[in-house]
Amino acid sequence: MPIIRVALDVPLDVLFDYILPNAKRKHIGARVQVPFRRKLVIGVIIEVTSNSSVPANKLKSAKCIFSDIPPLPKALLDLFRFCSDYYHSPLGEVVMNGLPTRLRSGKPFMQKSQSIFKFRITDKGHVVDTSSIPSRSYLKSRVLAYLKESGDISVNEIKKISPGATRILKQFVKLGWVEAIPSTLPSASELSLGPELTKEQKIAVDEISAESDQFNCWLLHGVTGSGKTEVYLQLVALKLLQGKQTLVLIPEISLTPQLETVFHTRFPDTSIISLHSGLNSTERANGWLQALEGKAKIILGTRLAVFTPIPNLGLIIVDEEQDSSFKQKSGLCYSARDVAIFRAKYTNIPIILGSATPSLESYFNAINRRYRMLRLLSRAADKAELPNVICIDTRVVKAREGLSDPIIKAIEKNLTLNRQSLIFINRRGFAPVLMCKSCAWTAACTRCTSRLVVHLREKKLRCHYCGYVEDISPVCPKCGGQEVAPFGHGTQRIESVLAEHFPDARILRIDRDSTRRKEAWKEILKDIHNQHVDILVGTQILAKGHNFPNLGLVGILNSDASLYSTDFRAAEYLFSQLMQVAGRGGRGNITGEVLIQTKFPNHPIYHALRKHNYEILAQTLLAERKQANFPPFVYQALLRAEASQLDTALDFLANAAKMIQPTKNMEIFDPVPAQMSRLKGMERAHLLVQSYSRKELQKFLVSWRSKLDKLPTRKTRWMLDIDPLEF
DNA sequence: AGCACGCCGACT
DNA sequence: GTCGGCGTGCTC
Repeated sequence: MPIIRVALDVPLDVLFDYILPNAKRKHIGARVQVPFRRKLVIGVIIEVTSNSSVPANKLKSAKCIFSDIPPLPKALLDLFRFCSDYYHSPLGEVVMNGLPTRLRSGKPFMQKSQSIFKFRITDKGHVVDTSSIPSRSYLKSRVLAYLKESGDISVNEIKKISPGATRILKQFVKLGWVEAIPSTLPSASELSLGPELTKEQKIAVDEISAESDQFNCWLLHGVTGSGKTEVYLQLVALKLLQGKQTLVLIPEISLTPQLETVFHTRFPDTSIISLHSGLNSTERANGWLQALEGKAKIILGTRLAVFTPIPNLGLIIVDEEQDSSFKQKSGLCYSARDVAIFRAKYTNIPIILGSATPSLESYFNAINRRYRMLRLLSRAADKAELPNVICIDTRVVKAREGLSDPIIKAIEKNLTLNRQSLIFINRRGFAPVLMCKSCAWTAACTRCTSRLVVHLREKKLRCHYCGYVEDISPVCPKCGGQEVAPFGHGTQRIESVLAEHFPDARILRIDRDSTRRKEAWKEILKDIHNQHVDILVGTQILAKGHNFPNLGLVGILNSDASLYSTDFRAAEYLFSQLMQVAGRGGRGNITGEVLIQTKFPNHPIYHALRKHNYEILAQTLLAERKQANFPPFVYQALLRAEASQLDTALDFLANAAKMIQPTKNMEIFDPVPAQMSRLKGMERAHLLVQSYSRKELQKFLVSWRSKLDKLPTRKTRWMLDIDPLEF
């Protein structure tokens, strides 16, 4: 009797056996509907066998196999297996996490036949007189005229005329005026477009091309504006010529449409799909399927896209590889960058990690020759120069209302020059603290270990972690004092201070509060580019991707805050962020100026920023990490526990620690409360384990995990976080 | 995870 | 007498 072993979305490290009379090996990877408990659920067939260790009377029969889409390819199942092993998560959870939601439902998926054909006008169509079309069908005549002129055109081109043009095209096909022709591989000449490469870009492209058919992890270290994207495009073109697909992973921000446009413009006839959180489940499933069927040649997406089935994968690109959004922080705690590296190795294809400020892990691997380093150290645009970075020592030059004189002067200068200024302060709201001047009480969140942030315009206090909101009380709830006042500076406060200083300037605040509305970003970017804004005040939302060609000044306030942090990665993150903000300016023919207000102008971070030298800082930070025995010199895993009482979580961790037999290869730390010990009403704690050897750590985790499964949970939720980024 | 079974306190 | 609290255990 054929038995199928099915992966189900339950947190149990087992597969479930079901009877399926006509099961064949070809069904491996197919979705099935099976009875589980008193419900019908969806799972994926992992194995087909003839015997089961489950007693025959307990075996149930599978209800049905889905044949709406092809089964998941073996390579994808192997990728899931790797993740399950490496992240110590049940295979079922990993598989179902990687599947688009739409395919996890019990409804069969009807594929929208989004063909990637080209269209050509027929002889019959040619003789149709455009003027015979009624004038109210203006679009019809336009499409027809366009077809008559242009010869073969792709769906993308047609969409450019008007979104409704595809419908008209379908009518034309029915009338026999137009015929669909299968798309052919792009020609070399079509793909050799693009600007002339700089010397550095050419070296990068040549080196990767020379070994484009085998695994190599390339670290492309390119300063902002050095043209990493152009290197990507050239290599994608190479892969298109070979008929191969490319996976491009990007951070989780609103940059997807931008990069999509770049790719579409460069490869107008190529099917490009993008997979990001803005899509609904049907759109996502559609794109996913296009990739699986090999139709989509370029797959652009956020971390989840690393689990897209791509049968003809030839290249993986991870842009901004240092970005922490590649790491999933809840559920399955995977790093899409690391999974991508495994995938490239497994597929034996090149992977490019691109960054202006590589993660220390990647940089360390590069200098140890595990990765291959390629450098783009000069800016690609002819006249563009790196901005001039100056620190303002706020121990000497006092800042009034958060802004020092040199910054005010610099804004003034840029106003008269008709150039834009950007003031970066990574704190939204009016002030980070509401404090009583007589008893030093501060407003805190009851559900989180955090201060409530003052939002003066709405007259509210908000928790930025859980979203809790309350009214600002004019009286101190502790001592009854009347002198309750906002303390410190956020974007709103800086905005109003600037408005007082420069009453005639057009000031625009950009943070999550001001961009929440759906189309807000688009309008804001338009205003900036049309020079309708003089001064931009904003958070890190400003740091990524967008270029502001007329930017003469970048002012950075209050960046020291994270230097006090206990997170050993704080300096690395801050540097990366400041590099990105500083890189917003000076892209046109203006040499930008960057002013940083700091109490520690001698900190290595600021030295490196002034010199635009990532590597000196990386070496310094690596030396510190080595001395302190931090990653990348050790490999870590965190057992996280969450309960309504802190002691409950700590007790669980203590019990978990008791099961460990000490070995010389493993270092086990004491259970401690998490950095933010209370979050959304839950108390959190963790237990760190680490080893010099990744293999030893893995070996240890396998045995520990199986023991943890048997430990009584007692109101505690726990999970393992491998290669944790937050503590 | 969810969901049933099960064994002890305050209610029509 | 029962309604319901959440502790324990199982899911092919």
